[in-house]
Amino acid sequence: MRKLPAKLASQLYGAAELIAERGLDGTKIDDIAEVTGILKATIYYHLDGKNGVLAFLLSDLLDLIAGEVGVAISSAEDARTRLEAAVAAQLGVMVEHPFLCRALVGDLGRATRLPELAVALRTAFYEPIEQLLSEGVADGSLRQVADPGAVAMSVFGAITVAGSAPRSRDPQRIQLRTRLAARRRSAS
Amino acid sequence: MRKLPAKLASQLYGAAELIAERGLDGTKIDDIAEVTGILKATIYYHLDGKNGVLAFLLSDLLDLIAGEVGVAISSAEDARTRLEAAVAAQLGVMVEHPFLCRALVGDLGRATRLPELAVALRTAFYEPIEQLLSEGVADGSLRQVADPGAVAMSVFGAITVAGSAPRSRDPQRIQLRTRLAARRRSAS
DNA sequence: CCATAGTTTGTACTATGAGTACAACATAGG
DNA sequence: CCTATGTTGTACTCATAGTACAAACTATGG
Repeated sequence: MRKLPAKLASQLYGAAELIAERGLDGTKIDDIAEVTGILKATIYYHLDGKNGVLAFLLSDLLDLIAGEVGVAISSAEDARTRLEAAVAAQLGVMVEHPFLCRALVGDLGRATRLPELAVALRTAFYEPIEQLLSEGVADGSLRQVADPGAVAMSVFGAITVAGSAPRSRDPQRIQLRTRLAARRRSAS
Repeated sequence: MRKLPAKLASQLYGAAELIAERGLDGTKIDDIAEVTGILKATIYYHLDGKNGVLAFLLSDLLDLIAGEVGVAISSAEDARTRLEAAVAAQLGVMVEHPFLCRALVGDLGRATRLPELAVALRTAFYEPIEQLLSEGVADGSLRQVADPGAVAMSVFGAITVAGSAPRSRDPQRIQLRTRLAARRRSAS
């Protein structure tokens, strides 16, 4: 199931817009077959149904993000700067793949319920952020927060929801820069 | 469809956990009937199917949030302070209703595709934030941002995703305070 | 106390769409 | 040329969302 031939893979991307628009459940497997030009039987030969289609598309997206983030955080800058770079990388990939991004946000519950995607989400989003948060405390470039996990989730939410906005201007032309939120949480 | 009797309404809330856990599509209408103790036929008598159930539950949540936010933003403080209060109010309601919050986030795509919910989301989340953002520029308590809509979406994403985290500690005992993100976006 | 409108129940039904089965066909690599 | 692997088409099954409807129940105002 993992070694989907390149041709089919590229055809499958044709389903992203459909899924983004209608949600996975509003999208019939026959529609996917029709719009991608892949026969239903072929889809089922390679993938595990609709969930498999979603998992395939989003795995790819998340791998891409994980890669870009990996590059962004491996510079020699201080943690705060790298954190900004990581977020910019995440946002950048989302903006370049608006349909996949919207599919992810719109079916986030389902995505997190698919084990492969849950792991990929952690790798691409949560782990690097939490990592940098703690490095930032160590090198003094970021202040300590009470609940780094919650901060990482907030950042993830902010990026994905904002990144999935329908965009009027040409996405290629928008350069995004972020100044990072200081977000504190205290228990009483 | 709008005047659901109080007893049924309260029973229906019993379905929130199920929907939060499995997503609306992983939840059979017969399961909802069973767990709430309402007969399927009765559900269909009042509501428009599964979507109707979700719409009812989330409408209630969003109305509650809209109310709390309304209180929070009507003080005499400067816009920045009221913005913090508004976000705290949104987060507070989410934390008090973890299942509904998770249902919302997990089925966000579907929620935004239901017209009533799309409107309620705007009213409870986007509009007050955008409003305060612009008032903050006017009274000098907040700096201008290039795309207030995107900021509002980021805030929404951060709140809902963070608010829907499974929480180990007793939610009642967690006091949340936020210092607001300065988030800038520039077009090249 | 009755009539009536609105609500609830139970059951049996239809319709849709996900997923399966499978046989025939295609194609590439050894 | 033989065999693995992949592709096609078609014809199923099966689960479940939603509908139909008649009978029973309930509240309310006349």
